[in-house]
Amino acid sequence: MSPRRVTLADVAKIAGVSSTTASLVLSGRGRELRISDDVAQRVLKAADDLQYRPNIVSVGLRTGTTRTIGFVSDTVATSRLAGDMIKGALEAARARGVMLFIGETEGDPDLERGLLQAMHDRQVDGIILAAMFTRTIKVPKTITTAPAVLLNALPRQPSPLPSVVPDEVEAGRTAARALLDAGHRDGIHLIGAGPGRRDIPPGSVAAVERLLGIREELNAAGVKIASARVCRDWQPEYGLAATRELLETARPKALICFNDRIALGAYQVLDDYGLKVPDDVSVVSFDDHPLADWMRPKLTTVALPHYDLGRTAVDVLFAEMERREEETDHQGEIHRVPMPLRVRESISRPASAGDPMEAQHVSGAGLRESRGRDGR
Amino acid sequence: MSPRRVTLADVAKIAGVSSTTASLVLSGRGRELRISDDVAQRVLKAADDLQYRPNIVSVGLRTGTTRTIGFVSDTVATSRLAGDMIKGALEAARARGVMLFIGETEGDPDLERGLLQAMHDRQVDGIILAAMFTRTIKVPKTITTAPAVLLNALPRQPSPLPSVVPDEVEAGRTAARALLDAGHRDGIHLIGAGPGRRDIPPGSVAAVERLLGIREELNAAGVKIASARVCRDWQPEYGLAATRELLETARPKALICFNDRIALGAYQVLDDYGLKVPDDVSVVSFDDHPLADWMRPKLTTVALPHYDLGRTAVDVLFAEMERREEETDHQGEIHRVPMPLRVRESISRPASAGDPMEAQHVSGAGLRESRGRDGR
DNA sequence: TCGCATTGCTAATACGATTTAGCAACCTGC
DNA sequence: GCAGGTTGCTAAATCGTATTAGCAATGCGA
Repeated sequence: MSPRRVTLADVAKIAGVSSTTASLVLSGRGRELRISDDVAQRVLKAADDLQYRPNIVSVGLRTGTTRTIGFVSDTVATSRLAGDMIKGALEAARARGVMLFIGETEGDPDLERGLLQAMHDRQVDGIILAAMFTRTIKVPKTITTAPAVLLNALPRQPSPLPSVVPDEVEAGRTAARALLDAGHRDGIHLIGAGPGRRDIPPGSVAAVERLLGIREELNAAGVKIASARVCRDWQPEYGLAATRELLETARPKALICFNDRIALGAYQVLDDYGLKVPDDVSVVSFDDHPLADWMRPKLTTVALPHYDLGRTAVDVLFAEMERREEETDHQGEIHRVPMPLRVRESISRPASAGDPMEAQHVSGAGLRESRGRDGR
Repeated sequence: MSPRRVTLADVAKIAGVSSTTASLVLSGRGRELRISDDVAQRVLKAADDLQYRPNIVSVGLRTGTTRTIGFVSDTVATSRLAGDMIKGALEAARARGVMLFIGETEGDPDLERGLLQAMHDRQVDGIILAAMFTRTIKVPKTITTAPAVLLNALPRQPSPLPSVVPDEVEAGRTAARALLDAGHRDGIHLIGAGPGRRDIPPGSVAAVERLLGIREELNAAGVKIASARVCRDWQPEYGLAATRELLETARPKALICFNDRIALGAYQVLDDYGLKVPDDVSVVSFDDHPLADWMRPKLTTVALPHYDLGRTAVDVLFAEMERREEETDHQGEIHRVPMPLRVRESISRPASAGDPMEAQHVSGAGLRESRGRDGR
């Protein structure tokens, strides 16, 4: 490191006082320790003239507080959405004068252990253990060394660590309500999970909770799920296959797709069958992937609140650091972050509703398929 | 921080030696400073039994080396591609026992200054200054305090800092060659930039270089660019508009789209005009956005090497740290990282090539458009 | 005048590690 | 026996800061 930094000793020398006095003034304890205003002014001026900035490493060694947080995630190379979670955490951290270490486990427990150790060796003030896709995780034993928060994850076993997760149950309700509000009362099909509570891709927290919310909301309205299909992975090709299978037996009026990529696949098959979105079939989905805005018609979807998740995690971690010495045997609180509905163009009144709607939907083109020579 | 960490003093006490001796043994200098094997073994055993790990903050204060790197980016909330850059950097850093601080400037110079200061206050060993979209940047004066590297960016003014960027010129050549190799000799149109050197979106480094490579390769093959259109922003709607404008005056045989989102827009318009990809019009693009694999037919594209960019930046930063005391007036080296061609399904021989091709392309459907009531 | 309280600062210590100078004991050669 | 060299460790200093105990000077009241 060069050139040499200005130190507290430099400031003290210029101000003509001891390092102790300079430290007391600059840490705001001058008055408390009865340093005169004259001396205080001299110190403040010297520090300003020299552009003195404390060495955080030194402060950290002395105080045990480094103004850093560790952010350990299963992966950082994922969609734009997940980047928003890091962004939210970064901005909340910056607002509190704290920096973020970042590490990626790729789901490997050994890697996770190593990262946690590396962060503890650097005396992080706290740790955020994040999952880019909402899931349950095994809380590592070593994480209790410092305050910690689970982000987008729930603990598999009872744990004192607080969790911050999207409110997926309410999101399920929101998606169902969007269709109900448009007048849909039948012909509502699920693509991705359901109809039963256990008809979900293995280990998918989001599936369980979205399905729960959907079922509750439709049930409360006295509306039945016409059918549902599980997609074992929520990628476009699975949505496409499930929707094709559906269309072989039924003509849906509305689809609730369990995420936007599944909805993309559904759009493709609906077009194959000459069905128009949203005139013939309304579609609502989840996540608000950037894709949703590129599809035609643009997709109405319940957005994952990644940015707010990240921010909330930092806030909860700070609350945890402030209460650290109390109630270490309690069960960690779960903070649920709301998921807003992003209204676009993929929902209209049911085609059999009767009243012609002029403004409720805009006829548009979805993402186009080029028809090949074989007629597909 | 609780419970109390094991310290070197604890190890020394158990081993029955001074802290100095324990330190010399554990840092590998025991033999050099003539510590006996017997004593060394006692120290090593005690350290192992106690699971001693050095406090990096303490080591950092003494040595000026914290085993941390600062990664300052204009944004982290962007596509999956850019996450791969962080991922690459993380993995290279981990391989060297180094951790990454991350910070986001959002293009704000004040924010950037604050982040650099925060990282210097924490005594980072070096800094990577990254741009998520390749561009030229103004190198902040304060960054020279520690070793630094520009990632995915070039300095606006002469600077001693090395740069790591994708090899966009060669990528342009690769894209052009992909069409030439498929037999295309005419009817090649550019969507996004060109035809002249200066026909580019303002400030776009990638445009300049891709265009340069395309022009070189086509020129070397004696092939003319049939036409070109600038898109001021490389989003789907701009690709759509430019391609539609093209189709009002010409029937292209091949398109070089300057990125995948533009290609998505082009696909949509080609379908509107009843043109098949790749039977009627081959398409090649850049970036390898995940979208490329979802489009139908799947898009052949020259991939941004984000992962390798990130790794290379860490490698170059380490080289820079090792040579730090020499040649500080030199011009920073530019490291160009190759961009691989991802061959998929969007290129075939020109329709007028004569020989029927059976296996060169698979007829498939692109991302479909749902036609609305108004006939669009 | 003396004892006590207050004021305004400073020296010393601590944090946990690394680095350097130095010392006691031993050995070898003259 | 003595001088010089080697061995094998240790005490002290250092890094830069925060914290605590304490001291000299002053003022006030009995």
